[in-house]
Amino acid sequence: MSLTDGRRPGSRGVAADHVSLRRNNLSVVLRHVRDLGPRSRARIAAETGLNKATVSSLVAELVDRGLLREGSADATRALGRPGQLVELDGTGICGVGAEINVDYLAVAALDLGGEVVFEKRVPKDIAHLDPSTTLDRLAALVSEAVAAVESRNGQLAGVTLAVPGLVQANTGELKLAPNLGWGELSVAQEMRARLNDPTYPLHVDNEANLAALAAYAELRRTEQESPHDLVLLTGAVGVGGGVVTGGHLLRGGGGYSGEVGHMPIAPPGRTCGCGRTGCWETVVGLTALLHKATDSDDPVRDPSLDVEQRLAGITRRALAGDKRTLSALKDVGTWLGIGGAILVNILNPDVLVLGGYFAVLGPWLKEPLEQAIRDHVIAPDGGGCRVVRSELGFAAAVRGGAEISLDQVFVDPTRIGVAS
Amino acid sequence: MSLTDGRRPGSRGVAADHVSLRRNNLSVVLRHVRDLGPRSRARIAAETGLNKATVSSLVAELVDRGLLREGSADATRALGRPGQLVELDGTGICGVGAEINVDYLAVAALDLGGEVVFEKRVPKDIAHLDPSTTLDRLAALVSEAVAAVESRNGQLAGVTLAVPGLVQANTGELKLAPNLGWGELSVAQEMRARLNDPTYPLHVDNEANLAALAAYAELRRTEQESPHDLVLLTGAVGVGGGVVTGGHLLRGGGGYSGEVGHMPIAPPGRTCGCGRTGCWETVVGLTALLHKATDSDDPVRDPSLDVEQRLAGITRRALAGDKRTLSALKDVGTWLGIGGAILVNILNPDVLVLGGYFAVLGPWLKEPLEQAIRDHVIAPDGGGCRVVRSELGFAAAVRGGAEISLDQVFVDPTRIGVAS
DNA sequence: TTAGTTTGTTGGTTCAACAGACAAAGTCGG
DNA sequence: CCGACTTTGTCTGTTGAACCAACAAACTAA
Repeated sequence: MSLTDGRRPGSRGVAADHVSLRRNNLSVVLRHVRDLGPRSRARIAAETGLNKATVSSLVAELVDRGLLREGSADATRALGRPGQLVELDGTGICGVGAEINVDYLAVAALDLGGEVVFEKRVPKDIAHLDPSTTLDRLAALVSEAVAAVESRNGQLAGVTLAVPGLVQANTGELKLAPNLGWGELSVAQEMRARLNDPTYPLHVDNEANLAALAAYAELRRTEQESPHDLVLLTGAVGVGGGVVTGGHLLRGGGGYSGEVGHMPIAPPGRTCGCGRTGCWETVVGLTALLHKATDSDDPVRDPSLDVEQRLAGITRRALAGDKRTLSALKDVGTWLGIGGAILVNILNPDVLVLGGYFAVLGPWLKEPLEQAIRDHVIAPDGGGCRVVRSELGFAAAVRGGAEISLDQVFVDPTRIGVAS
Repeated sequence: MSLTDGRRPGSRGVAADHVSLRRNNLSVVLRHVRDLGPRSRARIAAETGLNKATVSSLVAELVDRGLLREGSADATRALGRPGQLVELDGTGICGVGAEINVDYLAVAALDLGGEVVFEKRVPKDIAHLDPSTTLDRLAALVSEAVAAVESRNGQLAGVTLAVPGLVQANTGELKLAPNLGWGELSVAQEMRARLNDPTYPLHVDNEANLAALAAYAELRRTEQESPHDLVLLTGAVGVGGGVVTGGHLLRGGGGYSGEVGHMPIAPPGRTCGCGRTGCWETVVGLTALLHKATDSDDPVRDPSLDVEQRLAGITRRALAGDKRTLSALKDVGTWLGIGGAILVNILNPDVLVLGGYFAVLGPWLKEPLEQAIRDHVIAPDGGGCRVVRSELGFAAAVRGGAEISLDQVFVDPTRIGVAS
């Protein structure tokens, strides 16, 4: 029970005063209720190690700020005076996530409890559109979401944009997005201009990173024990990876981590979007699957149609037992497992989450994938790594963007103003 | 400037009280002096944001505990009253690291300032010795180091053992060490018994993890800006990897991270120590190099001789321009780069450190390695990743073991008793 | 009805950081 | 050499947040 527990010995840490002490404990109580559900003040005190009186004071402040609310009396306990349940009051505060991808734009707004307040996806062939027009459209979508939040009298915690490319999250600058055909571009600056210098925080991050965060948040909600380490693989035209360790995104020194799609492990064959050959995504990307499973005039290859509809076509054929489709899926699944085994050997995650089209076609990919992991991971039983399909599908990155904005509120609840 | 800055939004965090507040600030001041060198109280206050009076109080307590000492007057400043320099008082507290490897046992003791107090390495063909005898020998070595620390009236912060295999750091249990030929074994328990249930903390960790930590500590000392993310590759009979992010070891869910030696990326050829083919270490491990560069009766292949002497033989031949040796080195360097590129694509480290035999033969490996990274990493200029040779050679893991024990003191200075 | 149990609040205490005043110890200009 | 100025480090009192103990409230069980 100490501030320094869990502190990284290498990082120098930050001087603390009474204000930060209070902030820390507000955060502890708020996240305790988020993760473990409604409970009485006395129980929070017992579970966190804080004093009963302190918890009462902290809860009062969090209620004032609109982050917690008093619920019904606790009916479960038998003996003694029943406690007043305290629960998350999510409705007032919202986070917004938006996404640019190869064949669609999307936006979502979540409230503090993770409920979807607004969601929209627009199929669009972005690779054949210029960046400026695309950003105009995206800004319009974001404005819609912000308006939806404001119409509910919600406070906006922040907006985060997901881009499938090399992004420096701290500056919001895009370095390279091969599958969009975009080069260096200050996405954050461009979007701020289009949104008239908004007062809320606006951030930009890698699409797979945000999808990984969304998967992590989902598991935190649905399972009692949240995983320590998680890897997400998101399959689209390109293949992205996101790594969460101890609830924290692994970003790397320059912010360019998780570029698993370009691991040089495939035999030289088709040229990758980045111009190289041998990249992993040339054998597991959506394009690779389509080339293996279909002819060039097949409508499921048409990028102007919605991905989900195109994938539904593949699913139909697989369900019908089409030999060529099944063989292509098995092939992709095995390659997915070889790259997956590399990741598991390096990172030893508790969970490997399949996102994007990998999730949609998971029923056929999972078995060869798991076999390859068992075969190629040195740790017995794949190091205990579970493979799961993401429930969020192509909405993962926008959810993650909303989630990361909301996370700031949980880290520092004093960001949200007191109702005077 | 807050306790919550740098906190991971996912991890629930820990309730804080006055004691932990104090502990946090003691740690901040101590690490500030360690990382930035001797300085006056007023300067510490200005740089950390703490109040002058608070810093005086914190420094007084740290001096009482024998962690800091008052130095000479600050001669550099021109105007005003000169400050009294406060500096790290490392001499009293020591950490011990010990290592089992395929062809040697080693031990080292460092004081708080990172100075080597005791160091010893014993060449030994461990793979042909049974675990029990090996642990007996290691315990004897550790006892020597502990005795050396005690003879200097030093306090022992802890002992950490390095093992080249799958180790669960929290329990100290070894799951598998293919290159030693060891299976499941509670190394921590076995060693505690052999050391008569010592009162100091005894931990066990993966050899490459500790080597990575040592490299990180070394860079923190020698460079003004310590790297955020670091990957170390240690070449011996096997190949290990260690990852440090933000001063923190990446351990993975089960503690089995960094097993880069078994990434399935090589063409099927020689069988790996783990029984598979296609493992990376079958093309970059020491054995692979020796097979490429030498005949089977060559004395540099004799595992009963000291590795460093055997490597000196290779170095001589390379310096003399021996074609076969140079070609083997180039080959290994290129394969090293292909695996390195995978790691850089996934993790985007600021620094890639070559340890073990990779460091010794670095002059010949570095160029093809860097070329392969430039070729295969998607981020421009390899994501800004520098490749450096470790200065610590085969002593890296023992240094890291000592270092990790000492780190606990920096995280919580109240562990070290007050001189009443 | 009474004893026992648990909850949440209240008033007072403790502890650590902070703020401002101040003596100490130096520089600089005349 | 002296006074003005600057900086350091300590001292005194204040503030704020967590803690502790006592207690009323609300309920169960016998």
